[in-house]
Amino acid sequence: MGRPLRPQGKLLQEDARRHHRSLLLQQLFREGPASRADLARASGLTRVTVSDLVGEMLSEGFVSELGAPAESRVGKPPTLVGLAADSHHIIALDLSETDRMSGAVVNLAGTVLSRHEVHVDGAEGEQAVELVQQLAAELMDMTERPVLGMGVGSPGVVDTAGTVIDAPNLAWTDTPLAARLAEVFDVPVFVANDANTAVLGEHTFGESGDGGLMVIRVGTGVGAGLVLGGSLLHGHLGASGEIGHVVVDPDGERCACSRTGCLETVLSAPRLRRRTAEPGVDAPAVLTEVGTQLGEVLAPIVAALNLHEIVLSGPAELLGGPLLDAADRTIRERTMPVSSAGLTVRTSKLGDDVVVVGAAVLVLAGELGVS
Amino acid sequence: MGRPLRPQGKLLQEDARRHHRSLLLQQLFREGPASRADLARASGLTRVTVSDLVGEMLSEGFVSELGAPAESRVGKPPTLVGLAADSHHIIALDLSETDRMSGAVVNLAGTVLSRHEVHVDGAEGEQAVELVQQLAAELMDMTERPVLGMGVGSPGVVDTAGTVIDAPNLAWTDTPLAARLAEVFDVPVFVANDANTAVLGEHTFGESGDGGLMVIRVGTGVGAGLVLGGSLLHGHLGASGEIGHVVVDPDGERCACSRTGCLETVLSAPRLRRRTAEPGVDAPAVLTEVGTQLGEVLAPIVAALNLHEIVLSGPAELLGGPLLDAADRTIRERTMPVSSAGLTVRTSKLGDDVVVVGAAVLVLAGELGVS
DNA sequence: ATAAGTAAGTGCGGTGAACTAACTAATGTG
DNA sequence: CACATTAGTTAGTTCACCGCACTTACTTAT
Repeated sequence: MGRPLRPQGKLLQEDARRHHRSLLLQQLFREGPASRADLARASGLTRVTVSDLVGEMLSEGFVSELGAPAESRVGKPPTLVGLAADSHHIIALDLSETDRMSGAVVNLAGTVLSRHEVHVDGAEGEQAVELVQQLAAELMDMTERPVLGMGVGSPGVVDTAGTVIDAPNLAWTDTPLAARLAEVFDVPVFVANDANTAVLGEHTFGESGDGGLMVIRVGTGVGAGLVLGGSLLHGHLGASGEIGHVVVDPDGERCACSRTGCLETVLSAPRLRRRTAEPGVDAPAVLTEVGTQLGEVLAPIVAALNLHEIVLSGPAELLGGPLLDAADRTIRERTMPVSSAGLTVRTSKLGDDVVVVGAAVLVLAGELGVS
Repeated sequence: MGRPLRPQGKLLQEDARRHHRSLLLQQLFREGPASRADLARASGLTRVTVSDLVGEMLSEGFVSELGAPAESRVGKPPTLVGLAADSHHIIALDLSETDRMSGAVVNLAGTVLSRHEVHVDGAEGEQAVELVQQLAAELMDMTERPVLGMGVGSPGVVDTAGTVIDAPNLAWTDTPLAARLAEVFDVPVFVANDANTAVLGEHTFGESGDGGLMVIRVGTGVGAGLVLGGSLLHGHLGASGEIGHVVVDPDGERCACSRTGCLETVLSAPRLRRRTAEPGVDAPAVLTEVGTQLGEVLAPIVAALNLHEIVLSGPAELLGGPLLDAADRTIRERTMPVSSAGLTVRTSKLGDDVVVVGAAVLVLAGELGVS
């Protein structure tokens, strides 16, 4: 995916320069416009170097000069420079929903500019790849700006090179999706698991802090993504976050995976809808029960990782109330204060866009070092 | 701890050079002696640069020339250079045991050269700090070589600066242990939680692979350390790995922490000894039961992190047999194959030295970038 | 109105660490 | 014995950053 990786851990001056550019972009991205002098102070680089780097980025269009600020102080007034959010656009795709593939044109600030979607209609394997290409092509046509890259949140297990190792729903095994798309569109392509892009989206745009973050996506199934120490956790074989089939109740229902009582047998969206809609059922009680079970799964993870935030993403009407409360309570009951004191459990504010926005973050991080 | 950190993320040429030095040292450390030309090929640097770096390290004593290898091929025979394991020594301390503090002089290859220990005898607070200083001083006297640094595995929660936030056994709260020792001995000092140093020791010297590694230490209590993506996980507030007080059985025994059925109420070493020694008790059955409970705690963690290896460290006669088997089995029963396929569960081969050797790794990593 | 002070941003020469090119040295092979 | 091959060195180049000194453009004090 993206550029050819430099071999080994060799560090060139060029790398240092890219790193410093990222530092400045990151600052502009997170804190908004600033003068060159401000950037120098924030980065520790000299004003000279910052001027040079800013000049380079101006000529590439990534930043633009915004003139002097309104208030005035002593000395020469600064020239503010800011991220030129629409200098380049990003094509972001969300393949996680069962019935459709959706995508968006996103700018550098993470704002969704236009959307598009195609129906899956049972497409599988090669057909599904072609459908992705079609969706991507239509989105490419929706922007006039140069495209920085393409980010994809795909279901299933995805390796770091952007090859989908296994995605049952789309019947993909060892499908080099990033390579296929890069070949067709000739832009850097980044592919990751949908829960992983979701956690990136939440991490970058979801008002989350700096500690460990876990996003739990509840849809047809249950998946999770983790950001630890500021970067995405991939896991030994790229299968981190696969908590949907952790057994929560050995005496529970039979699961499609042949085990009994997997988390997914109680927590998936369709399953929750069915149970809470049954006549004569105490819906809050059901949600509390499921939330407790979720909390039991999460407690050991919270304790082991000393997480800062857990975010539930999915149908808010199911996840937001008693379920969230019960999960939160259970985690605190089952771990020490030192583990749970710094923990927040909440629902996502980004809604259905988490995956698509996270896919854009994949590109921002990969190409500009911003996130 | 160690050196003053450079401000911000600024990357100087100097940093690049240190990085490249580490690259070469790392290669020699892991693969043994090699010629300059070999190092150049392995690192991607040019022979010229490697020669220069090697020359520098020769003059500092970290590496030494070993002459030509036995077999001969075409061309000028290479001069092998190798890590000079005894050019510098490391003082490594293990404060995790309740009754004593132990320490060792360790060389750069991780070999324990001499040991020493002092009895705690109920020392607490400032007294305990002085005891650590005394132990360290005695170890400093046991080596003639320059001391690269001091590494300490301490019980309790330790922050990245080497301040012990909270260690009930020694009655330490916000005790700046690293700073205190650095002041007295004027060498770089690194302090980390004992479970964290243990996982570093295991990671570097325990024949473990490259994926995520978790070491579970069973002693008076239960703690864990995690290495993910090659580096130690600290957690939001430095409290990662605190799994001893995860509740495994809400109807279980009351724990000192005021909760009921914490993992420590069934898994601590004294507790296991007592239960298995009771007359008329089926010891293997007890161990299997506890192993199963441990497996239940670990399953969600394995699934979430896609770990590569779990290592149990502690009394082998208790942990090695039925307990390990039951934990292994339970994890596999309760997670998907994609999570558990790449997983190995085993006991540590480093025995009681894990913590002390890990403390040495702390110094190696901090000072030489080697691990 | 003029001078002094302050902060922003820019040429210019210097430095350190890596690079390329071209060498010498020491061996095996045809 | 010439020649290819590999190791290691010397000499000179490139690149990114730094410090210093400068200009520019503003506010504040006299």
